[in-house]
Amino acid sequence: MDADEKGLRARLVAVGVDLVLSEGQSAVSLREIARRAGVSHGAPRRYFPTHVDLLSAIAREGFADLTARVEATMRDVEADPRTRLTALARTYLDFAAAHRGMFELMFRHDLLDSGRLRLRETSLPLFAVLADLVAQVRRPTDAPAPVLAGALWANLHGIAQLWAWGSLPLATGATEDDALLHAALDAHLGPTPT
Amino acid sequence: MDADEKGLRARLVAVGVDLVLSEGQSAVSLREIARRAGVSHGAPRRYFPTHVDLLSAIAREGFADLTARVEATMRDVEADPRTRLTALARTYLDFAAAHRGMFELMFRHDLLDSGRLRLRETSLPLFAVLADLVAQVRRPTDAPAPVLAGALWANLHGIAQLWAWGSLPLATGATEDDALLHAALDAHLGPTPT
DNA sequence: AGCAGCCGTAGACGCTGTCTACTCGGCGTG
DNA sequence: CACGCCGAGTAGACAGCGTCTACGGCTGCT
Repeated sequence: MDADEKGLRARLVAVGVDLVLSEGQSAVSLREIARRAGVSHGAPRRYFPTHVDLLSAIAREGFADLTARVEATMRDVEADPRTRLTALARTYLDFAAAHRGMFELMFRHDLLDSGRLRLRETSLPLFAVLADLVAQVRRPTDAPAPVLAGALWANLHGIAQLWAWGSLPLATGATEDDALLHAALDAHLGPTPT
Repeated sequence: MDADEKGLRARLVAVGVDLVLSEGQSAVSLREIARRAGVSHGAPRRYFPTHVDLLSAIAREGFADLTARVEATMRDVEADPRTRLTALARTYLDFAAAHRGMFELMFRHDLLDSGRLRLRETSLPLFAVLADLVAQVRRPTDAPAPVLAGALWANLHGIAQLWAWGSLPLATGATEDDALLHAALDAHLGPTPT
């Protein structure tokens, strides 16, 4: 009464999310999803005219998940903006690490139709949270707030990316993301106030 | 007497490089490369047992190209380390922008066999150049040199990535990479000494 | 001259996404 | 009540892909 009542469309997306989480982005084929959903290979076409549409819907779910986690973090961590920012950054990196396949899919713009499904609009509020926090800790000599936020985001994203690629450990030999995370935060926002 | 004398292996790689540069990563199929090289679809198999092997060889060429550009930059720009570092960063971002498809392929670890072809070893010298320069401008209160270099690299890489994705303009509304580039450099290395 | 080994050909297999023709079932209408 | 329609899912086809295998032909060595 669960899987049956949800409607095929929602079921397909759910199966796709499971699949991308467990097997990675390359495993998410229309036919495999149809198979796991127990329908014929042509069935998804009624709801998702093309593969890209289905992948976009799955990625959307990913952005929603990430947004929810970030909002939860913001709810839980009631402290000075710098601490909240650190928590946000960690949530971002944790998400990338724990849901590697989904994270990968979310930023594979070649696989997604960012226009049609307003995928970008889904990720914008997320950036807004970051930008807001950044504006609060910005020092007068720093770059303008949006640029500063963009640069910090890029840094976090780059860390997630390179860490997923597995090349940073080899290069820096550090305790990994934690060292880099704090280096990035300190660099962009100034040293942690002890 | 040019294309004919190079041997099929080199020709396949060259065709693949052209293809990834002009059409993007997804266009680089074994069969398409074989077609453009004027051989049968099974021919590449003799030199590249699997698709991944061919892609790795192509990516290797990309790393070689990037390395050459960075070295050229280091040769041309004889100045203080900070200026050299800025030039290096710009070379990195310019490469990513000008050779988007190749850049994408180079960091698609899922498509590459980084072990077999010593792909990672090819990119390590590049990081060494960065790390060396970073060590020269590092201030005592900064993170250890390798971490600092890693964080900076991640930042550059993230900028390239997000810029390629097309989401940063929308978010920051800035003149783009230039603002972010300088924000990143200033953040990690301190304000430009003007 | 004859033989061996490399190099490329050609066809098959199962997989993919996409398209199209169809069937089945429930609904509203005459 | 019966009819027809229409949405939803089925099933088969097609071209493309990567991979595998059996085959031919050319080269150069003995």
